[in-house]
Amino acid sequence: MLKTHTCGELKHDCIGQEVTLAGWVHRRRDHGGLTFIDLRDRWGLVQVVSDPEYAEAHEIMASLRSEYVVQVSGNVRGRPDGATNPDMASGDIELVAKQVEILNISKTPPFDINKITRVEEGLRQKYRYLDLRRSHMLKNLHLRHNTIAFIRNHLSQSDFLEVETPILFKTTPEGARDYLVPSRLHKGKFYALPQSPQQLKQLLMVAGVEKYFQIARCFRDEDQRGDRQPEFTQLDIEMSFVEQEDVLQTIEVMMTQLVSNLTSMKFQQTPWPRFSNEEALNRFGTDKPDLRFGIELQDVTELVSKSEFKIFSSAEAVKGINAEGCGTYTRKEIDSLTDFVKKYGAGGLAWAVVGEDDSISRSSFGKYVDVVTMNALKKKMQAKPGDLLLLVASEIDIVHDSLAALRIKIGEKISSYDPNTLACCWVVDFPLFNWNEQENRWDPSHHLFTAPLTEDLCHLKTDPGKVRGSQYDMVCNGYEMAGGSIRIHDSELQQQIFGLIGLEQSVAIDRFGHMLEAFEYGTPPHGGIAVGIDRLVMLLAQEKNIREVIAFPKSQQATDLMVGAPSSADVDQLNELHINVVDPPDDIIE
RNA sequence: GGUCCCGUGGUGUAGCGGUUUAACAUGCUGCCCUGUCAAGGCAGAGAUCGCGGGUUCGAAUCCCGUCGGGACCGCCA
Repeated sequence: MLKTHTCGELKHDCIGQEVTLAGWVHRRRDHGGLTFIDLRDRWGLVQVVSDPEYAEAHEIMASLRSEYVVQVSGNVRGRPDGATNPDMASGDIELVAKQVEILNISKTPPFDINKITRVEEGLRQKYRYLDLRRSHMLKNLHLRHNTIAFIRNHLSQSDFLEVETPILFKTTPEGARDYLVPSRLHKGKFYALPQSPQQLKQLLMVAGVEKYFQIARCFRDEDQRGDRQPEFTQLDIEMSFVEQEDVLQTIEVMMTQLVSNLTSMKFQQTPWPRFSNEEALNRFGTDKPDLRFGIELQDVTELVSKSEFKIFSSAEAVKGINAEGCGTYTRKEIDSLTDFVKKYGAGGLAWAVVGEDDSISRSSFGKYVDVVTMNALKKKMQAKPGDLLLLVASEIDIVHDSLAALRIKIGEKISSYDPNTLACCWVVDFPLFNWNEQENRWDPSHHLFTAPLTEDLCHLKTDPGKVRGSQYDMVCNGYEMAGGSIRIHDSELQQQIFGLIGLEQSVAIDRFGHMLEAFEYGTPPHGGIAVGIDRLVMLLAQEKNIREVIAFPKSQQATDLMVGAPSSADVDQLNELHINVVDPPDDIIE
């Protein structure tokens, strides 16, 4: 080893020892006759001081620059009185440089590594290896490691078996778009990268593994968001002989221990509250409510149904939220909220301000709605003087989408919530199917293998829309953090579901024949869940984008700015893969 | 597929039709400096304002296009 100690372990009790450190020049302070550098490695910072007595070392110290890689040997000593630094973990000691060797020099970095400054995202991604040197990124990598290590340890101790599943898998047109991998040996055929190990973990249950987990990389070729990358990591879990409650408990127990062991964050409520999908939609407009905000949607459809105001009376649903204390908003501010809800398909935003005398002082619809109705509206929405009522009238889905988003926007402004809060909940009882207008058929709302709730089985033939699945989502601070279900383990029921969603027998066998066949060989009842590791670590790190907790993330255009991927392939490679590129880019390699 | 925001020395920003020879901070280079820790002082280098076109007597500034980054809708659990 080129070092005897790390910068992080050098403490007061090392005084007097002869040590060798190695790392990067974090910062230098050159006083001419005396030079200080802060030497950085993964574990910390140590001040190195030059002593003119060691002339050679003294000279080299003066020539050091930011991010040079150096090895320093010398004596650890206590700092003189008045020269200690209480902000530094090793602030009461320093290393006297007897011998300094420059292991590697560095160009001036393209951005400051030793300061917390905002740097343009593209630059950070291009020089990710430098970005990762910055303390908060290192901290995030560390937290991610600790999170995964905790999970592995916890589940292993609970008798789960970690099993790896293939990355080269089979395309399944259902769900998200697949990443395809052309086959060299099989002309015109393709593997697909797994969107999740869903089928494989179920087959592991057929195999008798009973308790499985995997830290699994998943791939989905869809457009990016702050909480979505084309490749991401799931904690994938599957268990046999369990009921929904067992899965929920497994996760809730693990998460509770994880959070208390690794962070100083606190759950807003324990045990986690549970909502049916229906209740979540009614109260918050979404199946992933951010419970840090107390605001709830109020249904006033009935109340305004007889109103002169056509927009209200003719709408499928009219709901609103009370933006408490926002009565001071200017017309311009309210207009910008109107533009905001229009993104979600709302035609507009109806609003009313409650004045100091408890009457409506300003409103977009006051002249169309009588006083009695207006008072009922105020009462229903628990409006006080100074409040701003915001209503959307439209189709129910649009009302929910737009108000759910508006609720967050207003909540962030008016709520004071502790950033250390984790507001987790379970959302359960999702409908098993959604009616697909275009295709005129039922679509699975989760995935094909979700078991119907036993008590709803009777509706399967008569009214599929009424059937709820044994499906559950874990939601935290408004992010869908985990989702899973109890699966169908019966070949016959599975085929019935395939039929309902319009999957022809031949197609079903071609795509899922292996599942149906497997289910004929003694399949245990089973179910599971998958936790989004990137999102989880993002919340624990209190970051707003999962890029911050992924070492080498993709840009919003799904490119890697550091290595320049995707890139053209050379013609020989393409020929071998039986691929002929239509309209090839200019830089295709001949 | 769509909407919006950003692009000015290495970095982060200001300037938003003419006293701009493009400013400030930081970084960088050199010199001075023995107790600093965002060290300090002095001096200096460094940008044809992402790219292309247009409007104008005149464009970093206005318009169109394009490229790159980001936020969001659609998409995606």
